[in-house]
Amino acid sequence: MKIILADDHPFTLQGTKSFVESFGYQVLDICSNGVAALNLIKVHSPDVAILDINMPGLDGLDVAKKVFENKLKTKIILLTMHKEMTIYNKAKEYNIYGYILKEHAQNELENCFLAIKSGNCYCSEYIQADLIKDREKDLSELSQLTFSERKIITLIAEQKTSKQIADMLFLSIKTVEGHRANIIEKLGLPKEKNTLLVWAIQNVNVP
Amino acid sequence: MKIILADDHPFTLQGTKSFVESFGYQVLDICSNGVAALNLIKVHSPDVAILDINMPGLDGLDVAKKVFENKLKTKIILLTMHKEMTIYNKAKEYNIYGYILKEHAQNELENCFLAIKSGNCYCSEYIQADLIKDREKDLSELSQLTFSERKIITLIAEQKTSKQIADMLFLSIKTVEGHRANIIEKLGLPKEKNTLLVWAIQNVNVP
DNA sequence: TTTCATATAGGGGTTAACCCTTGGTTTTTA
DNA sequence: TAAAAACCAAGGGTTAACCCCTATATGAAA
Repeated sequence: MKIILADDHPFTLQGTKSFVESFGYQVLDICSNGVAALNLIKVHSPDVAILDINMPGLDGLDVAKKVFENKLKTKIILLTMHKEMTIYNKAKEYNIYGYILKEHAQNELENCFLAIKSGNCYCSEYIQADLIKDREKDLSELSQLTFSERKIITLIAEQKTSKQIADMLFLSIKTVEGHRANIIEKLGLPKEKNTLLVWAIQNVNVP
Repeated sequence: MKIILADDHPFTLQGTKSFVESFGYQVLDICSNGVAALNLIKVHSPDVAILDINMPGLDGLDVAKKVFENKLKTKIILLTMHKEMTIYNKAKEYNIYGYILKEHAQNELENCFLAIKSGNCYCSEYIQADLIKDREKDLSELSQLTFSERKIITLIAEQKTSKQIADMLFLSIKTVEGHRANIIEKLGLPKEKNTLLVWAIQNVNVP
């Protein structure tokens, strides 16, 4: 299995190379930017290209796109620092074979290689865990709330206080507080001070 | 010359090790976080510690501060991804011997070692070149905050309470509350209950 | 028919985030 | 050298969000 690497940080590039070679694979060539990576892919036709996402000029995702559009057979593995869902979604379009977080690289890279050798894709389990969480959140967490509860959490996301919500909906503050308690209970939120406000801001899209 | 390394990304850690060893220096030990780094420094008393700035828990700068305060003789080299002037300025206080951008690591690390061996400090020329340029610009909301204030608002964005922040930074709650008040003042936030929390969640990207 | 979920509402308590004011120390800057 | 930031710290106060428990009315499901 022939492999090329691209990363703009020499240390990381060297480290990735060491790891890949320690797994017994051959690193054909390395480079430090997206344009060079694309050239290496065209020249060498490697089996796998491991690309950093953040590079000057063409980034890893751009290269993946080009490879996909030109129907090159090189399989792309992307390395990233943070869990970025938008990138993951784009990655799916470009038929990317692996998506790995640098923080957990040592554990994940070998599994990724094994998956690729048997023709499968590999996605960081840390990312997958978040993906599933996001799904459930959108599909069930919000919809398991009653109509009143959803109305209230929308207003909470708009930073309305219980008093303001009570006035707007012609209810007692105590009723609103009761709904808040039920929402927290249903969503299984941690018992912290502004647990509902934080959840609402992060999970309810305000129009 | 005995050296220890700290970086939370396995690839980078391994790569740094390879580079350092390729220059003929001995890497005594490596670790992946600031607390471990501080322990290694206390145990081994290495000549040089090369620390990543971004690490969970104690970051590279925190470790440098501790080393400086405890009058340990280990010389600190900081690695960073971006040119952060505020960090550079702090670094000067803590008597840091080297300050290197990961992007240009290969060219700069060896020069840095040479400087240290002859008792001098070394600062990335890329950083020096931009020192003057970046002085007056970038008056974004976040950058008008002081170093302490930015540290605190980052923790607020992570939903830490003032008590927790105080414990983490070894401060009094009242001090943290004072900083909160100053941040609210500087940013001109509305006088509402969780005004800072809301702003932090929406405007501070937590790593 | 009874249980359940929902919506409503109250009493009473704790806590964290904000408000105001006042200090002292250090560092930077004018 | 004096003024201005920044930092650290404290006392004392208000309030909103949470905690606990209770209670009533309603309609739907078991």
